[in-house]
Amino acid sequence: MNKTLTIDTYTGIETQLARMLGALTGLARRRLLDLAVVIHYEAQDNIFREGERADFFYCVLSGYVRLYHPDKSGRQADIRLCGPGDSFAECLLYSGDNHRYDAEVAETAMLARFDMEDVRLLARTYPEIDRALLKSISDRLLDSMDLLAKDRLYTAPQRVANYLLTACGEECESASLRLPFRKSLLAGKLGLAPEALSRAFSFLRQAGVSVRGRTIEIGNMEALRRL
Amino acid sequence: MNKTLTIDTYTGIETQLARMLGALTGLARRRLLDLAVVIHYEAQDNIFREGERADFFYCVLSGYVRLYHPDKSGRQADIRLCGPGDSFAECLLYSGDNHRYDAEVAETAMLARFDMEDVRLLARTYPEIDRALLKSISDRLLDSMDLLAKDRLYTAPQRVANYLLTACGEECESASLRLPFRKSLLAGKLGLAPEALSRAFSFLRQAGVSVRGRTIEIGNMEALRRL
DNA sequence: CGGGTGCTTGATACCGATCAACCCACGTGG
DNA sequence: CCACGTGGGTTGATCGGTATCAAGCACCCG
Repeated sequence: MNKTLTIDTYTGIETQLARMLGALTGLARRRLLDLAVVIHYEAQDNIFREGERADFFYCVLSGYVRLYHPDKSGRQADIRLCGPGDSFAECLLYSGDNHRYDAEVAETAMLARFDMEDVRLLARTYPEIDRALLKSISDRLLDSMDLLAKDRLYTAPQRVANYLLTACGEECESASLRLPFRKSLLAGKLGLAPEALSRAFSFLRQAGVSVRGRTIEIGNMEALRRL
Repeated sequence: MNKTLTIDTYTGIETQLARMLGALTGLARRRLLDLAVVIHYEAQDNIFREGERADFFYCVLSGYVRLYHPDKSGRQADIRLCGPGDSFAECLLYSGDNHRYDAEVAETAMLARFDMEDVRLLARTYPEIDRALLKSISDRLLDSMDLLAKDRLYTAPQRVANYLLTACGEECESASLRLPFRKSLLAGKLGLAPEALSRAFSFLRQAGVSVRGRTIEIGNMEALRRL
């Protein structure tokens, strides 16, 4: 696990970080990137646990990271699934001192790690960094509220339909897409047990959705939109 | 509805805004406060709807505001219940252009309204304003993720027990508290139908919780903590 | 006293979690 | 090349929890 690399050994890092970097340019961008430490993780690796001191935040360059909250009896509720371009734990930069959930690698991943103290200092010189973070965190808050509403409103097939629609752009009339991760991860992301996802898919067959392995064919978008 | 007042007509406004103002002091604090417009709303008043252009964000000075997301069939999922000291829609300051949910007054309320454009401009001069917002929004994101996890993990009685514990400080062994709003609002906040809340309360009788109107007596905190 | 509102209680239906069995694809080693 | 084990996925049976609908109850206020 965690083979540490310097920033230059991973090309294309800026593209992956685009969402967090926001509109940052020039020196602010450069110096923030200089703080990044790229780390390689294997599946199942733990990144941090609830209650641990939060010294870093992270951006996913490749692979997937699962954020979840375990209850005392061992059951886990997934909070978020972070893929390439997503960042997590940045909300602790000016907030709490320790993590509020667990983070573990779902699929072999490359992460950029930022030392919070360093970023805080840097932001004193370049206030646009705070502004970029503000935008990134705001987006995540909006997503999170949306997710909450969807959880409370929609049934399993509706959530899956919803996911399929947003996953393939809403536009065209039929499409075929490939899941970037295991189905059980999707189930967690949607707040479902794996069995429930499976049943939802078979229910959606009647709406023209066919699934084989990780590839999903959507025959009739309109049917999905009707939920 | 919306009788507009100048900032000076409502004393104690600074105390109510403390959470959003954060550690702001001196001129930054003063000039931000100068931007606030205090507005009075009656229960059921609509503040904004999903899709409308977002020009302002708000802080609750008194009363309660309900944020919710309606689906096409008219059902509503509550996203958040904002009480005195809470602010909402600030997440749109640097993010989207229009609102993502509906906001309506649950109990007669006094709100401080801020013009986003003005705040953005002011933050250019006083970067600590962005930092205060960052902290405020970060806290809300953490809350929101926590809520999501609780929704997915806990049953109705557990959520109610949880609410009671946090509502009265977790410390003492027995307590009595008074709900600051209607029970149906609490139900929505906890993601329950009103009937389910009622049943949860009657279930909790066996754990020493007795309810009469808005007053709740907790006989045995330890029993609640055991869930 | 009559009507409204908020809350409770009961009956029912639905949805999804859980448990268990099975299937299939794949990789490994004899 | 086949036997076996493993991990991810599906399917079925069951159960528990909560929404929903409907009726009844308590309180407030005219």
